[in-house]
Amino acid sequence: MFFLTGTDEHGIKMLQTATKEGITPRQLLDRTVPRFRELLVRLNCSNDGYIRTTEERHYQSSQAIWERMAKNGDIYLSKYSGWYSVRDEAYYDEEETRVGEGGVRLSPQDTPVEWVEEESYFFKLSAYQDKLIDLYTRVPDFVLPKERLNEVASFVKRGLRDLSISRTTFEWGIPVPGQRQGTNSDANTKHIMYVWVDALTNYITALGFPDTEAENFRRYWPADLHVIGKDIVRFHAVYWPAFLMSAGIDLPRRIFSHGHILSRGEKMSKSVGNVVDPFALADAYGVDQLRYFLLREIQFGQDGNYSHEAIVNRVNADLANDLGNLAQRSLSMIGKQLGGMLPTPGSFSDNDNILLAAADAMVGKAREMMKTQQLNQVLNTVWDVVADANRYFAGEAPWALAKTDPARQGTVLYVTAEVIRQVAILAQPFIPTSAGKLLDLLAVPADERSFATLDGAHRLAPGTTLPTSAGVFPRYVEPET
RNA sequence: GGCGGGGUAGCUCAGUUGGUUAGAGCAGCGGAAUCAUAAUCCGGAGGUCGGGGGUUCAAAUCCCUCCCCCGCUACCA
Repeated sequence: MFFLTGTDEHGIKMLQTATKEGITPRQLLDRTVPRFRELLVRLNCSNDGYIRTTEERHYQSSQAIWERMAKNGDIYLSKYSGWYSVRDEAYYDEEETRVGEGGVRLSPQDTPVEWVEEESYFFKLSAYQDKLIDLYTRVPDFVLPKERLNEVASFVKRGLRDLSISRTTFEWGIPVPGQRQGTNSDANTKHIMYVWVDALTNYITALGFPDTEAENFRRYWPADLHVIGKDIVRFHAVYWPAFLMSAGIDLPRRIFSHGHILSRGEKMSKSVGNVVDPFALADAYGVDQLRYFLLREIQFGQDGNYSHEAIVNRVNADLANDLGNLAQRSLSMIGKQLGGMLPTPGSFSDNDNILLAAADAMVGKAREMMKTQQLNQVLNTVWDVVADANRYFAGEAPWALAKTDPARQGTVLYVTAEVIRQVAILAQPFIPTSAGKLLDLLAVPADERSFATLDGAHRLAPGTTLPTSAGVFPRYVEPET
C-alpha cells in the first residue's frame, strides 16, 4: 500500500490571503502546511507520501499531463468572459447572478462576483461526456457511496461544457507549457494553469509521473482508492477521469466521497463559532478514542454528528467497558492466579467452540465489508464478538472455577485471550496504539499480528509468559471543574 | 421546479419477493454476580413505524396525497 495525501497550494485565494497579510504565498504556506502535516502525525495516520503542488516535481508533472492533453487535441486557446467569483473559484452566467445590497453583484452562493474577460485555454470536456457516462455504467462502483455516482452521472448527462483551464490575471500557478499567442491577445500574456488541472494531477506526480516507468508509478498506479470530501466530487469524478482519458493514463479504480462531521448537528463554520480543533479533540479524548468514535459512530460516506456526550458514551461503553474491562479482568486473572502463564486449554466445550467460531468468522466478514469501505460495519462485526465474549465470560464464571475446576478455568481464560487476540489484530487499523498494547499484553510477536493469523488458522501459544497486565482503555471522566 | 436520499423507542440506527406479540446498541429502571476500569450478566419497560386516505384476510413494507429534513440540479424573477 502507498498512502498519499498533500496540499493544493496554488490559486488566487492563496495569493489574496497572503497579500492581505503582506506576505508572499510561499510564506503563508510555510506557516500553514506544517500544521496539516503535524495533524497526520498526531492522528497516527498511515502516510507514505505528502505531495505539495508547489513542488518542482509537480510543475514538471502538470506540464507533462498538459502536453499530453494538448497532443491529443483536447486543449485550445479561446476567450472567456463572464462573472467570476474569487471565493467560489467559479464563473457564472449573468442570469445566475444578482445585484445585492450596495450594488454589489453576487453569485448564487452570495459571494461577490467581478466581470472578467480574458484569453484562456480550454479543455474539451464536452468531448468526454459519452465516455464518462460509459464509465459510470460499466463501473457502477467507480464512485461510492452510490448516491454520489447518481449525482455525478445526472450532472454529466445534462451536458458538459468545455472547461477554462488557464488564467492570465495573476501569476501564482504553474506556467502553461508551449504557449502560443492568440490573435487578439497582448504579446506579454502569460498563462498559468487554472487550479483544477494542477491540483488533480498531484495524485500521479507523487508516484513519479511523468516518468511512467518509475517504480512507484508502475507499482501503485492506478490507485485502488481515491478518497475525497463530498463537496468536491464533481471535480474528482468528472474532470479528473476526463483529463486522464485525454492524457492516455489509467483511471483510479474508485473515488470514495466521505461526508462531513457536524458539530451538534450543525456544519462547522468560523462565523457560527463551532469549529472544533482536531488537535484539541485528540488531547481531550486520546487519539485512538477519537479515531474509534469517528469510524464506529459514523457510516463512512455519510455525514455524522460529533458531540462531547456522544464521544464519551461511545468511548466508555465500547472501549473502556466492553473491550478494556474484558481484557483486564481476564488477563489479570491469568497474572494473579496462573502466575502469568497462558494456560494450556483442555478439550473445548460447545460454548468454547461457538465463541471461537464467531471470532474466526470476523476476518471474512471484515474483508467483505472492506470491499466497499464499510468501516463502521467492520467495527460493528468485531464488537459483536466482544459482546459475545463478555457473555461467555460471565456465563463460564472463571473466578468460581478457580476453586472448583482449575483446568476448566484455564480453558476459559485461554479461549478469552484468543478472542481478544483476534479482536486486537482486526482493530489495529482503527486504534493502532491501543491494539498494539493489547497484543503486547498477550505477548504476540510483531510478526504474528497480520490478518493472516486470523480465522482459526493460528492460535495463541499456550505456556507463553505474559507481561503484567495493565489497563489499555481508561474511562473518560469529566475533569474537575 | 426537477431528480435522488431520508423521516421507526429519549439518542444513533436496522428492518421490502406485505404475514405471527416491530428489532439492536447506548441512556433509563429492576435484579444477579463481585474476577474486573462502579466495569459485567439477566430482565421489564419504552414506539399513532412523519400526517391522512386507499388496496388487502394481513401494510413500517404496495398505491395516492400532504408535511418536514438533507443532497444534486434548474429556473422564475
